[in-house]
Amino acid sequence: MAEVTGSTPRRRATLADVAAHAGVSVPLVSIVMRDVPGASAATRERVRQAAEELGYRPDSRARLLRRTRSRLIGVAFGVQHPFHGDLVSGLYAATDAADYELALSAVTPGRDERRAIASLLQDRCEALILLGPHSPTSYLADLAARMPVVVVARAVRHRDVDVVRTDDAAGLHQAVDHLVHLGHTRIAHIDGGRAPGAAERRRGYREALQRHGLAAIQIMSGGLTEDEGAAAARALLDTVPRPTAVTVFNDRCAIGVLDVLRGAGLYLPRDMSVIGFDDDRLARLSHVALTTVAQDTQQITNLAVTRAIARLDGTTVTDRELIIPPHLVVRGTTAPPSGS
Amino acid sequence: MAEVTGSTPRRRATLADVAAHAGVSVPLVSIVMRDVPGASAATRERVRQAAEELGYRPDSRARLLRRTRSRLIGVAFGVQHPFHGDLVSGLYAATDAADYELALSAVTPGRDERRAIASLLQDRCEALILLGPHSPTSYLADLAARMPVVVVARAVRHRDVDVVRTDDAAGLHQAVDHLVHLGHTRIAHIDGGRAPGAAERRRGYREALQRHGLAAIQIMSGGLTEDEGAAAARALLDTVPRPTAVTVFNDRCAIGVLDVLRGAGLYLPRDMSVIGFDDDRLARLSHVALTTVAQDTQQITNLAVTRAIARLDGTTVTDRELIIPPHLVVRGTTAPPSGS
DNA sequence: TTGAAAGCGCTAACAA
DNA sequence: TTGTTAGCGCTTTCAA
Repeated sequence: MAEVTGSTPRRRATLADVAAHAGVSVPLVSIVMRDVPGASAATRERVRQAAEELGYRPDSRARLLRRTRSRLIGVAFGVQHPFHGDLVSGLYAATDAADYELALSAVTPGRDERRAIASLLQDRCEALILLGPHSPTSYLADLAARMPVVVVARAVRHRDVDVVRTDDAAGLHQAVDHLVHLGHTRIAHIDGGRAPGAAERRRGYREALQRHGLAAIQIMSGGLTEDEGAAAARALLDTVPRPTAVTVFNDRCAIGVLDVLRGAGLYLPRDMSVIGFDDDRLARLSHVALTTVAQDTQQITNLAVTRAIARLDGTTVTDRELIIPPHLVVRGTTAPPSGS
Repeated sequence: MAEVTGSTPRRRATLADVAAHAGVSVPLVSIVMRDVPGASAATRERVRQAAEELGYRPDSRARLLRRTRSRLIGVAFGVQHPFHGDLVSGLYAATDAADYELALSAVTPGRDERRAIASLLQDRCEALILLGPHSPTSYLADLAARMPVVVVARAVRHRDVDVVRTDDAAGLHQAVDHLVHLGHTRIAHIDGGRAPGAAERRRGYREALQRHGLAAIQIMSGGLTEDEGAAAARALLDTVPRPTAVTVFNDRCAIGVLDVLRGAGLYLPRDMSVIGFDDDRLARLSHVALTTVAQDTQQITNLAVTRAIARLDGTTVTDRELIIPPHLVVRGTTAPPSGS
């Protein structure tokens, strides 16, 4: 806290400054600052003191330049996407524990994925963790040829690219099982088009219905946003016979669905059961209370980091794709159908 | 795209490699890669070619280490906060235009603001832009003594700390004006407690009512979340005489208000007008259509970056605090009172 | 345990 | 226009 501000020039203190101030050599200060063996307790104390007095802070650029290993993992994430926020939190925790650093690069409306990744490459990241990337597989494969690449929350079919993702199909199996158990037989699905995971969720829905011997498969075009959910819900209302339950691609979309259904005078969950996916902050709100499929973000982020590090260490891994089971969170938008 | 993978060792190509390959000196390659004057067109072409063939990428660490200026601006943001996402997008655009780079550091549940800032300092950022920071003014002042610090979306009273924020009071003036113009005379305000901006918004509400000669000032305890808004709305319904309009601290809180009012059988906006603040993604949804006060994120981010750079350039600035006027976005939750 | 010397990849200052 | 020399702040030899 106490930093020299008066006499000292505004320039940051360097190792050399600390060394001079403590009356030792530069490498010795380096040893102390890194907490590695090779200095006596007395020296350690003296150097610590000097560093404190000068307000010394290591220069990570220089450090990284000199070290062979950067111990830096690059993360590209969508700044608009609330779920990515949760993942980033988990990634920080996981890298901390493993003594690695994280470099963040955001994908924004004006900054595409390639730019985000390019900046990570310039920063000498040793491995890349990409959250729900949209880049073509060929591009990801090019990257993976040069360095470990772990894709999170998207399926990628390429032998060099590691994948950690939720078992989307299993999530829909759980959702449908829950509905069937409540007594529903006419269950629709509002899908996410070409969004990551949408195909798997669609498949899970279809399989689960078939498994229960339900023939009335009804997949409606939806999307990722509330407005797309609202549009899908309007179409749903016109369906004859009207389903008594619906699984929705994600929570945001489900919010739009809920709103239109309520606006149309339906009393929920009596008149219609709705299940989302993601366990968004929004889903948890008491007045929304959306039943949803929760992804295990902690597990996902831990495995993503572990996998990246394993690749860096040259550990041979057998399963390129790590598929994490989700779990159903039952709240207030599901109930037996009104007829039963 | 075409990278040498076979004969070349997996080590990244350096300037020296490119220089050797092109048959020129290292600094010349540096000149070409940086696109600065000092090389003939022919050489430029040859160097470019060599760099391409070797898949050369500049090492930003080394670059930053050597340069006196890092041209790096550090940003600390809350990864959970949707509004920060918008701001980060804007900051990228603004730094791009000014030929600076952004270093991102997230504040997460497990990583506090001090850690986030510490990592930015290690990265040799020249200036700091802090989004809605929670640190005490004393800490911000300590930082500001060492480098330019621009605080966004929070008021900080210290001569060394620059501030860019929305004119919260003006936002409420606009909201109240709109309601009065529609014919409302009983207007309540649901406040945000001690959240950043809440005091200013409360003040704006009070001033505006007084300006219109309306005596019935009614400030109700609310908060930042939907649930707190819902609670406040229940209290509002019990008020006698019941107001015909309400301004709410922010959009999230307003969403909770809307939900309770509708649930109580009120028909909106006929029975009650509601105005939020922030122009959240949620407010824009066609089925919510919340009339709200929008913050000018583009202006805010541009000014934050401009100000940081001005400080770095040593330009003398007169106004430490930049207060940006918001603007009212009229949507579907406001209408004349039902009696009129 | 300590210090001297070298060099990570790059850019800045200067000389040719 | 081009090359030479030096050095950013740090870590890594290696020798004392």
